[in-house]
Amino acid sequence: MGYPSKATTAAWVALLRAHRLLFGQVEADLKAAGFPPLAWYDALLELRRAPAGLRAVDLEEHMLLAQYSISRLVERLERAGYLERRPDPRDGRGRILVLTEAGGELLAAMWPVYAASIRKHLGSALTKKDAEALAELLNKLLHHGGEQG
Amino acid sequence: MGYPSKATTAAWVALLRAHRLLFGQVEADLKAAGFPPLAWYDALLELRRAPAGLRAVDLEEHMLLAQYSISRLVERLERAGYLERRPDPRDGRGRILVLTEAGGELLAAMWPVYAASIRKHLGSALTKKDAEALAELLNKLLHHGGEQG
DNA sequence: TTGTCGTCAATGCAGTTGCATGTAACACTC
DNA sequence: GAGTGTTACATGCAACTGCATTGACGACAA
Repeated sequence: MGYPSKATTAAWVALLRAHRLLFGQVEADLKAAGFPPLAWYDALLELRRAPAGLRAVDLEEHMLLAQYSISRLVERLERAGYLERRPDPRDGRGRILVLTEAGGELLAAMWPVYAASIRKHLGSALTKKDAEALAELLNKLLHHGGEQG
Repeated sequence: MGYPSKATTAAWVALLRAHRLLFGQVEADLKAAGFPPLAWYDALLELRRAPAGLRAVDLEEHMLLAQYSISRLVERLERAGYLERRPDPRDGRGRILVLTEAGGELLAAMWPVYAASIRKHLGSALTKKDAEALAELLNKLLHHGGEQG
């Protein structure tokens, strides 16, 4: 087990710090506008991409969250009226999660605020080339990590 | 308020996902080895860098955490014996946080596991050049964001 | 059809967080 | 040195999280 290079460690520390800072800022912007947290947006967005609905287990995969986190997030979203939880006719264990109209409206209402926040905190710090390079590097991590390397 | 470019949005989404994946993996590695969470390591590391001790408020700044988060993190670290909380002779409100011997030993014990995890999940996915580029881009975000841009 | 095992989801409980507020001490003015 | 405001840290409470377990169903073999 060798040690990571200085460069690797620096990248890791920067990832932790940048995420903590930016995530906090974006969440604060959403909250200041009276909106629920980012996770709600993410979940509803996934549902909008799947008009026929998604099973909880699929949502779990997309969001990289633990099973019980999804279960409770879905519970809150349902209570708030942003999604419906239907029995899965194909599998008695599963639930089909479907975006409601109110959920779609929430997405539409949140996006301008969310977008402005992304632009403010990231967009204004990076050139287009920077942003592309950053996305590519992070995606390398994701694809590698997905395979447990 | 314009909207962020596609590239900016892609970078943001990748940041969220990469962080969630890698952070989860590294925390899991630490836990599997019987160690406390990353935040404990970070806090103790900051203290080791300041042999004369740090005030809680300084730790707050370094770690980008909310005041009450620090307060409770410090409480747990003290209960576990990894730091001491001394009155500040200069300021009756403040506390000076000092790493104990046990705290130093914990850092030493955790590092090999932590380092191996960083290497495994990041190091093996990126070339040296990649890692350097990633760190630089993320640090751009940090410095920009620190100024609330 | 019964038994065994794997999968999908929910939940009790203990620990943790966020928010709002509380307490104490410093700083500055008059 | 009393009044006003600010800073450092702690904490009650409600909400949230992680862990372990449960419950319900499906799949597959004998």
